[in-house]
Amino acid sequence: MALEHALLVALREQPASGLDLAKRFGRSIGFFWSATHQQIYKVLGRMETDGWVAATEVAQSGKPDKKVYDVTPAGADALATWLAEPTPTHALRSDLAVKMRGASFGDREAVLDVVRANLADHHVRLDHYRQLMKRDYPTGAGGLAGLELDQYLVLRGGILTEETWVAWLTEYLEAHA
Amino acid sequence: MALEHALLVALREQPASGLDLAKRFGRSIGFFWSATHQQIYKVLGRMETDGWVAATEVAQSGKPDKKVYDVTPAGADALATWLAEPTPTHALRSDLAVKMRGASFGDREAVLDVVRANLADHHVRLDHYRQLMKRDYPTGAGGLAGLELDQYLVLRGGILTEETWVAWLTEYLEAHA
DNA sequence: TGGTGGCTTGCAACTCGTTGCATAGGTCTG
DNA sequence: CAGACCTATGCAACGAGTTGCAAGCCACCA
Repeated sequence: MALEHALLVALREQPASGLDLAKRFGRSIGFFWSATHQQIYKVLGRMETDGWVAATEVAQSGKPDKKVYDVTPAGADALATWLAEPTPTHALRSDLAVKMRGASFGDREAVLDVVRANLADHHVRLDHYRQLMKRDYPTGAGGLAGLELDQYLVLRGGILTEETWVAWLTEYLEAHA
Repeated sequence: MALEHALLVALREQPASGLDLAKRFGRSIGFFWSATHQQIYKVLGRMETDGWVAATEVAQSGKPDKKVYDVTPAGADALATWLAEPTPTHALRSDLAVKMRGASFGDREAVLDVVRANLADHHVRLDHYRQLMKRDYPTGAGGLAGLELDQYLVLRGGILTEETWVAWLTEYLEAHA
């Protein structure tokens, strides 16, 4: 399972509370990996039991206290071990692909509407990624290294992925025009 | 959930037994949607209880009998209803993306090896898809319609997706060369 | 005849993730 | 002060998917 390790990566980048992480997963990171706060709390609890992360109570002005988690040496070891393991290559698992393939068993025009709605979604995401790219890397990848370079490259992956979705869904709609 | 509906689409294309479906999901369809035979049997059983599919015992020569499932009118209705529903757009959920982003917290060269292995995988899949394309649609999309056109377009999606993976991972490796 | 191996169906236990709800502290406003 | 709303943490129940195993049927071969 990878949510544990996704959280370790996020916490190594910046220690945070459960809700902070949920917000981050709902924003920049969340386009690549989504998780609800319930799931995050559950996993953080298990990781704390396992000694992978440690929490500090932090008082806030005007808000309830929060527990800020940081990665322990044991957690860093576990992350390093996982990073070096091979990962299987998964299939698409896309509901939309199933609908596109099965469109002739239902209302074709309704499926095309579903495709159009998803295409609009992917356009929004693509725009969002491109804005992030312009804001955070206005000069391109030149001179980047280490964590910054990796963050840039993953954002590049998001852009390539969204461009592919846009191209595919557009091709589908045009073929059925 | 979509495995039920993926099975309905597969059975509308061609009635089949549980193991037949598992084989299909391990081959052409399976590059877009994977499922083990255990999961398929479980879902088929539930769908039979719900009256979405009906089974016929079929004797085979030299092999045990098998239960061939076909979609009932109620199942066809359920499929048509689902096809017209909007589907949320999901995030990537890629272990590999997490590893690429977190590479600086572990052994960078080990992560690059993982990326290389996945890149090789995606090359294999891409070749496989292109062979399917050449075999099944030697003249391109011209003249296709209905189910055949949809099958062609989903295969196109597989090719576009794999090309994107190849491009992305290649870019990652070159940036870290 | 007995063993091996493939095909077919299935159960059981477990993990992962989602959904809905609960609790508690704090601010703001009527 | 009461009520609405936000932040923050968490529990419980459920559904989906994976892994490991079992069992019956059949063919083939020593």
